[in-house]
Amino acid sequence: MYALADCNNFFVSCERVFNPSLNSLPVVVLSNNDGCAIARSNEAKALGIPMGCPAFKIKDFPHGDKVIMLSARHVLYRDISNRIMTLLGEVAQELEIYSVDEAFFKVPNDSDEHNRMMLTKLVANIERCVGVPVSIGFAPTRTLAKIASHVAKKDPNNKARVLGLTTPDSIEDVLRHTKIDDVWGIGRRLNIKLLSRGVHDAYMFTKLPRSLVQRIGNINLVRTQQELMGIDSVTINSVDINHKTIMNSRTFGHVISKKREISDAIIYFAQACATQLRQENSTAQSVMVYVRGDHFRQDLPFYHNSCTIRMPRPTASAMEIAKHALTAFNSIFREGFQYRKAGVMVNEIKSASVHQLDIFNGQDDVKHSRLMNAIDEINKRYGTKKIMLAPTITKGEWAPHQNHLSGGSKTLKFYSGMNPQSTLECTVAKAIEKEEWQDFAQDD
DNA sequence: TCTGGGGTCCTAGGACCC
DNA sequence: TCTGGGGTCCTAGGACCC
Repeated sequence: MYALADCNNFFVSCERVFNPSLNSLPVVVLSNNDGCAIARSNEAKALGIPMGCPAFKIKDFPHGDKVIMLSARHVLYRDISNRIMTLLGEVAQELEIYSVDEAFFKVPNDSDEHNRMMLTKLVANIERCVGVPVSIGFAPTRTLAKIASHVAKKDPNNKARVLGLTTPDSIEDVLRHTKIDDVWGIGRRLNIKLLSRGVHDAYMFTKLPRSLVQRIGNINLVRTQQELMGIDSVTINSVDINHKTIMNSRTFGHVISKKREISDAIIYFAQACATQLRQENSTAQSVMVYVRGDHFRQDLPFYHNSCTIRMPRPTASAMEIAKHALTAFNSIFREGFQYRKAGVMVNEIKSASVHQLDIFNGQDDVKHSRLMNAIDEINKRYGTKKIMLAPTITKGEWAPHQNHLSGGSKTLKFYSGMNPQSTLECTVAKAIEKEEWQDFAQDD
């Protein structure tokens, strides 16, 4: 039997932990760049504001001017998430952290009553210790557990916010009332395809022949159908934190045409990818850079392009990765276009322990590795991003907007002090500049 | 004026091989 | 003139997730 614990309106709930005056008010948390709503309080949902709604359209909803908009602070949310996962881990078997606000775990095939009591206590404990409301559903498969937690969250009469779907009758009843696109694994496209065949709810979907399901979607859709029928068919690789790709990208605060400003951003992204690689004790062998214009601006010519470079050896050095990322960037940058977004992705990621030192470049490797370790140590001791590659020390033109950071308690300031936007003032980069940076900073 | 970021998996089709 | 069949690998693009 699987359970899914799901935090309600997670980012908004986190903001409310530190600012209870937001309780019972319509609140949304905005994406990077203050672009669109990525979390909504129940009050904001009740006003009809959809997920992903652009921030500038919110005021046009009835009572939309009352909505409180907040810039996202992911460092804060990650910290609260860790606390919740720790509490879950204390009682849950085989915890699988699926996302920042969701985790699956196993519950015994005991009586429903026993599980319900145990999970109700867990929900209350998380609310008491962390202050974030959580819903839990349990069922024979993860997909059904997800539906159960969703129903538990929405039902105002379910004060415990715990629901078990364990009997064929209860499962059928809920599936008949579950819209097809509310099923985990069925998105916009598959919803259209299924609706066109007259499939409106999850129960009807379970009745389709398997061959047809395979034709409409792919093997994943077949798995989803089996899950709804109670057959365990999907797995979560949350245990495997070894990423296959690591990406860092941003939409800029406004369009940019200057090459230097975009290359500064590229270096920043490359550096962030390298830091994450080192945190995961892994290396990457290839790096991809992409740039794109603003597809909402009909008045500007649109250009987008990407370039992948296979590096001579696997590395987690910020300087190595930034060097190759700049080469890739130089090959795709075109003068005369306005750019709105850029990013760096590293691929072919392997564990650093299996990485063999290149016989000809061993000395460089050791030098880089020691330098990077020193940087990680200093950043760990004195705060993130205290040491950075030289071009990214000052806040660039490319920095996204973040105009709705809320002030408040001291705790809040402590957290926002960890925000990348406010810690770029340090100037310790000279050491790096002397050591290595000049080798390739001269290109541009 | 203003529309996010970071992932995974699957499939079709091309290139290439024997 | 006639020009196979089967396999692998890679990549781009599509679909999904939070």
